[in-house]
Amino acid sequence: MVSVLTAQTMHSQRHRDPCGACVDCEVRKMAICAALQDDALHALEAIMSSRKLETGEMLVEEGAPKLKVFSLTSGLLRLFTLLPDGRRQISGFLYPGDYLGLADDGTYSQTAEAVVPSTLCCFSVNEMDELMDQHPALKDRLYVMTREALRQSRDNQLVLGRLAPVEKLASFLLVLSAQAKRVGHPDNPVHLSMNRTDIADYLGLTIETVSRCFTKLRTQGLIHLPDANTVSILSHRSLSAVAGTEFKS
Amino acid sequence: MVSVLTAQTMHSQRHRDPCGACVDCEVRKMAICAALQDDALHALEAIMSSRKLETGEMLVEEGAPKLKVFSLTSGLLRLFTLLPDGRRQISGFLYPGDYLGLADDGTYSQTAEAVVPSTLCCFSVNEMDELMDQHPALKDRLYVMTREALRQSRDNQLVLGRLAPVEKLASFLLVLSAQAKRVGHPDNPVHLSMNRTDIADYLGLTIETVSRCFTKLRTQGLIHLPDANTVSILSHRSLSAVAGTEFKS
DNA sequence: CGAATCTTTGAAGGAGATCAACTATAGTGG
DNA sequence: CCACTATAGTTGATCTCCTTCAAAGATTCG
Repeated sequence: MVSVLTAQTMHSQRHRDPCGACVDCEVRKMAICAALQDDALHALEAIMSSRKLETGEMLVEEGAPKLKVFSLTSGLLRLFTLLPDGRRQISGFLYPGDYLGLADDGTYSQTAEAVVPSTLCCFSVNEMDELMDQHPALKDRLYVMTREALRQSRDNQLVLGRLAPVEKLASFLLVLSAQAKRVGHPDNPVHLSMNRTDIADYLGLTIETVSRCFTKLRTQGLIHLPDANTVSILSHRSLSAVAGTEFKS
Repeated sequence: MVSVLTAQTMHSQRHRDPCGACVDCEVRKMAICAALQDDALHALEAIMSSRKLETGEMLVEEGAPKLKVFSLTSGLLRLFTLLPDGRRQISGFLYPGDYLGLADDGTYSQTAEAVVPSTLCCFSVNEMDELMDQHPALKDRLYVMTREALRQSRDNQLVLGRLAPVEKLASFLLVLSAQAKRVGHPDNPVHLSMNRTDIADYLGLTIETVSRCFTKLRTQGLIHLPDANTVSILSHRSLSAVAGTEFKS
């Protein structure tokens, strides 16, 4: 996807030379740039730079001044908060097309790290603010994405507060599957890019409980696990029943 | 506050006659109308009607088409989602100055009910949308409030996913206290408008556990309970320590 | 191949849920 | 005014499920 880049192992590559034109972008129809007219898109492209992250690399840290905002083009990020004693809550994962900085005013309210090697479009907040003044459609688009993020966060509150462990995992797998489809990946053998610790910290469980829930779903014949990071959904219907909540997919 | 209204026992009163001018409004500086110029404020006032709710009354229901949006002027609302089997997750409470409809596109994503008798400013979505096109400051204000709501929802995810019951309750009481101060109410003897079931469904606990946590905090000398709905915070510092998370108040 | 990391599984313990009873408070009607 | 009822909150006992602690596979990477 980023043909001009040399070695993927280089740290924090950043350059003004955009990684191919926006018109060729794989997430063109989902990201912030969706539903923008050509002039707005070109203006956006003009202030854009690109960036690569490798696994585990931190992009922004909670509390730091918000100087840049990002649009994820490939890979996966986790967004989380840490408690003083080390407990971690992942509030969500960012998929290609998602935007980083929706919730933040002035400072980042959460830390973001790459779960897998990722590529992003990178914007200066000041330039983005200017652009939003010139192109209201851009601001509207961000607002729509923020509302969507809010609904998602509230859905997560339901999952965290009222679902039993197996229900949590079942609903997580269904959301992952729907998400994969949205990005154009296969939605049935779902690939888990994140490890058990990430899943546990997202669902408010321990890794042991997550593992046991996988085993339980497998034993009940609802899923198949060719390997630890691949989940084949054998009965979408039954899995939905376990999740307890019918999700709009 | 609403002098022209007759009996509070009337159901769902609604009338175009605004409940006093916006300039006299108690939440003028916090609600959607904060930071609006006079012309925008008057335009907002022109399309506003008012509404009263009594305890337990439903304002909007999850899934219903979003035709109206609201600004709470007094009272308290709960926002929640129900599971098919009756489990309930309250994602948040709306206090005076808060806006209902931030997260929703087309249909309401959650149900809203009055916890205590409440009064609201009521707007047609269509008229509000028109007004936002004419007054960008209005749209910006809503966007700011949406970002704030998103941060709050993510904070709640941390509470739900990673705090122990006592920690949950302690943090809840601190947030309530800070909220009361913000609205201009006394922040130390905190008055609990909601009952134990509401608190339980907000914190992802049972009412028995909530009650036991109250007792535990009382036994440890951190709070005093003159009656079940009044909490006197004896040691703000210790309570914060129990909450485990330093909240920006 | 061997070290490190990740995942799974087992055993034990504890914390919160459940079930049940009791208390307190408010509202009702005699 | 006072029983009577209904509702809300507290407390106790038990049980279940999740966590914790521990160890054994499995996979990856040098």
